[in-house]
Amino acid sequence: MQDFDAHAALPNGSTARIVESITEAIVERRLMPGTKLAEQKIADVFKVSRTVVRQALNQLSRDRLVLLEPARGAFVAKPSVAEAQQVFAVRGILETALVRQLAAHISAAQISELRAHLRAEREAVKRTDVSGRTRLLADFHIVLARMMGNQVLADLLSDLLSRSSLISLMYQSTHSAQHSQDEHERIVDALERGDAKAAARLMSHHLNNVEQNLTLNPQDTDLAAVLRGAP
Amino acid sequence: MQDFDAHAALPNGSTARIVESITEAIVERRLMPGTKLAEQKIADVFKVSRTVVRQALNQLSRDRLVLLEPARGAFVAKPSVAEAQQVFAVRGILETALVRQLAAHISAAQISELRAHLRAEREAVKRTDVSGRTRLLADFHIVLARMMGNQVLADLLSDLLSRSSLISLMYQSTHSAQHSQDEHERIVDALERGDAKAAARLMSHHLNNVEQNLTLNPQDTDLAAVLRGAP
DNA sequence: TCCGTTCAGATTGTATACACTTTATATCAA
DNA sequence: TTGATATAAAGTGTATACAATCTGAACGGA
Repeated sequence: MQDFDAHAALPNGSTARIVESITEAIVERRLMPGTKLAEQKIADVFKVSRTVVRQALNQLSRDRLVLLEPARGAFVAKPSVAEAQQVFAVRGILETALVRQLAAHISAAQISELRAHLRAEREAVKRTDVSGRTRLLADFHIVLARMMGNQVLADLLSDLLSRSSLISLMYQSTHSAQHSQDEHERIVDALERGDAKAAARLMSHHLNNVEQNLTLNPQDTDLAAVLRGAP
Repeated sequence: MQDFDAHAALPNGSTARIVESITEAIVERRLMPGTKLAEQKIADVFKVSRTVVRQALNQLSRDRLVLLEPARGAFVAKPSVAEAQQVFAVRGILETALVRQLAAHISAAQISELRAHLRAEREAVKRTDVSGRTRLLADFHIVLARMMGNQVLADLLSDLLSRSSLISLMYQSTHSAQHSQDEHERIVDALERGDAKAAARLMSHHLNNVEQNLTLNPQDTDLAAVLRGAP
């Protein structure tokens, strides 16, 4: 429902549709990292010419969801461990500042909106709607960003969140949805109390928890080590 | 010397060249905000086809340096007052956190590099090399970002800085280059002392000063008010 | 004079065509 | 069987062609 690509410029609909479809497919892990995205095949699927597909792939590469290798083609990105850590570091900076400022200015109506969102999260977690809950848990952060009334910040965080989605499906997160949901609840509690410090601390811990529960095992990506370990 | 577009993806050189040229022209204010960028004319200048030019314009629109209006064409962006404030707000968040963390980890070699940069700034200011000093004063912030060793952060700040350049040339900055340069010196002093708090405070004030000295007069952009005021 | 309409020129959006690079297969020598 | 080389198929990079849309000036009526 929420478009991840909130700053989607104002392209001609055709290319926007393709960008959205591919983004969705990646985030819902129907397209695995490393998968080749051949222009002609995509063009056939959407019944358009390669021209339009190329525009879409270019946009996706700017979002870092696909990697464009010159003369070789487009592939679903495989964010490195280092990149994953950097993305979470930047999110930590932005989102702690975000909730810290938000705690001071937030309105009753906005608290209500957040509570409604939390309700939706709870229900999705309860009925183990994997696809829905993943999206809702990510959208929580976007809703917060939008509440700041800073479009630039919201756009930046949208980008970082799609990248985070790709990262957490690549490095099989073991952080339970239930746990994330609980942490979201507590962040909203702090916002409602106007407790900026607590909100910032809770957000920081939340992001750390998510990051720590990724299986960021550098040795696993080191082929030599893998082979030495399983002869 | 520094490319503003540090995350330039890995395009085929042709389009990258055009992106860089146009970015440079905008930042050096040879292309004023609102100027139309006709595809065929640009194609003629660079001796390529419109296909390549369109790719370049698409990239520039993602950087928010040009605005793409469907079926109408590409124009040099005219960032609104609200957007200007939002960009500076995000820079404030990112850059204060940046120097705060940097103060703890910075090495002697990095301090030397910053000192060398400050020397270059001073000389450019002294000999009133407008184009050079503008670039050096912006690069100072990029150098800091690079030192964090966080490429994601550095790329984000690169984008925000090109947008800032566009903003400060649109809203005629009255903040003297000399004043900015002084503030840079004091930030490095704080970093050298390892004084994180001071570094963050100085950076915050620096950005506030730059922003406050923009002629962000909302009423000036309201045509009716302008006409009523000068009958 | 002012305003809306019409039509030609110019410009963008998309499709197609072609050259060049990469990739995969087949062939042959060791 | 292994490894290297040649060749064909497939795919990308760029240019060109054509359709759709916009811009602006000429025109005509109020």
